[in-house]
Amino acid sequence: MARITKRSEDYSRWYTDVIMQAQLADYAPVKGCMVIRPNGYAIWEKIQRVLDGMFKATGHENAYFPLFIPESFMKKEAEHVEGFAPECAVVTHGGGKKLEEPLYVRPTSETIIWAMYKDWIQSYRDLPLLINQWANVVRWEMRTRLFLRTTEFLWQEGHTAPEAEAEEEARKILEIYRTFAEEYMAMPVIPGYKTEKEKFAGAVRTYTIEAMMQDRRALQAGTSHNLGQNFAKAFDVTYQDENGEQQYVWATSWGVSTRLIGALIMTHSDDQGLVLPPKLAPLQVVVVPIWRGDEEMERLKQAARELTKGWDEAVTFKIDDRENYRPGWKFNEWETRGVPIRVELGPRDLENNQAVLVRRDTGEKITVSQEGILEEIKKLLDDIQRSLFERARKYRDDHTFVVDDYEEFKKKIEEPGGFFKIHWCGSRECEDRLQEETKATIRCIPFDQEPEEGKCLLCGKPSHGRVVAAKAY
RNA sequence: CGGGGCGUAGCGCAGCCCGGUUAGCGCGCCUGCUUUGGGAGCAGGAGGUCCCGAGUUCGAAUCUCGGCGCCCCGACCA
Repeated sequence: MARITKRSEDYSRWYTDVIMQAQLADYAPVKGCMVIRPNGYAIWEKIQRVLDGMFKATGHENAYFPLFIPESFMKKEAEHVEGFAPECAVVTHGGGKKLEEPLYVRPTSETIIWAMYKDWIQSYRDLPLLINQWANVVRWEMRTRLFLRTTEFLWQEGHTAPEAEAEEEARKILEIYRTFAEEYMAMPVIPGYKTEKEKFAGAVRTYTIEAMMQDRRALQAGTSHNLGQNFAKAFDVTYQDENGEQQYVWATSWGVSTRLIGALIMTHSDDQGLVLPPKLAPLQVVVVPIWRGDEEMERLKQAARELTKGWDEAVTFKIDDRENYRPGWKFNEWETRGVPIRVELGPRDLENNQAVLVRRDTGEKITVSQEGILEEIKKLLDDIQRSLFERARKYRDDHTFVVDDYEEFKKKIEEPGGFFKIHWCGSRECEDRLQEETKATIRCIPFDQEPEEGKCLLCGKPSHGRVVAAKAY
């Protein structure tokens, strides 16, 4: 098996190597596209299961809308089409004939969904309409990267018409994303809202969770938009309220994608390969029996089966009793695949009625008695989940700087890089200039922003609180 | 779209400048034996449109021209 490039040597090669070695994905024969392999797809399925449960628990239902969107639909919302048209794939032929109207392959589904909502919503009694769909979308990106940005990707997109103002719904979803990122992915995030420049095409306001990767760049991990009445107006979706008045419907849309898998990789993995948080690891525990000779082999295989009796309900595990690989080889393989805990069981352990637990995140080996081993494993999984989060949070905090001097900012954004809390006057001019001169962008205006008087880092005009700036993916 | 790199066995590469045996090496794969507490050893074996096309030549992986594809770095973006 090939080795993984060290992070310090070449971060982006490291990232690709981790994915290849763990067999999460592979490059497809189509430029910019990837094949998500079973190991990677299993992570996506876990992500789906958890998020889907959270959406349903807040009253959302799943549905499915078409892949193709008539060109005229795309053009109904001005900002929206301007934002997305350049990156759309368009179908011009079908059945061997030129189509009368080109069909866009969905880059996102607002337009076709709101075209339907027009028919489905007439009265306030039809609200709220809370729909989510799990789907693939296509965006013709210039430069792609496995999981982080591919031409086609998988995601969920929620499209809701709340009873009134969409603000509460948009914020509620962002809170779901934050909870998911922190509690399941063990990835600390900064929730906040986007600047005018960075917000979604067609939105009134865009909310985001921003995470820091190990190369200290920011990654937008999820977004939720308050669309106001923009799409309702574009698609003429109105309802009659309790007073008999016609009103435009309020809207939200929100999504997370397979990009989360990229975020997971870049938050926790190390030079040995993938590191997964237990709550999202498709395989949480691997048991490797160790033997010498045929007679011992049978004994150890049997012992491994007995040891794991009753584990099924508590953890997902596997006994690796392949005879054609030696223990050391297996240790390495499961490490590159990110399995949180390895259990080693050899003749010496049998004699002492014990087993050895090895945690993936630290490499620490812990000898435990076979009695109560399952409890130990459960505790250890919790501990790994927690300490991955703590480690990531410490890393982020250690690379978050409060800066008031532009020259210092320019220097530090290059080395070491990170999140920068800066004062900003709120003008588009300064935001553009910041990006032009430093490649950094304003990632978000955090919810927990503290009121603080200061001067814009760029122009010196008054500012009343700090925003987060960073180089981003 | 600009800059850089690369296309030779499943993977990673050498060979190419300076054309000439049967195109080689490592890993992996198959068979057998010995092994098995951190990527095993020995023996035997299978596997190739040398990215594609044209040209030069007695002869092209190698030289010339044209094309295609991929990766990395920048401008657009979840």
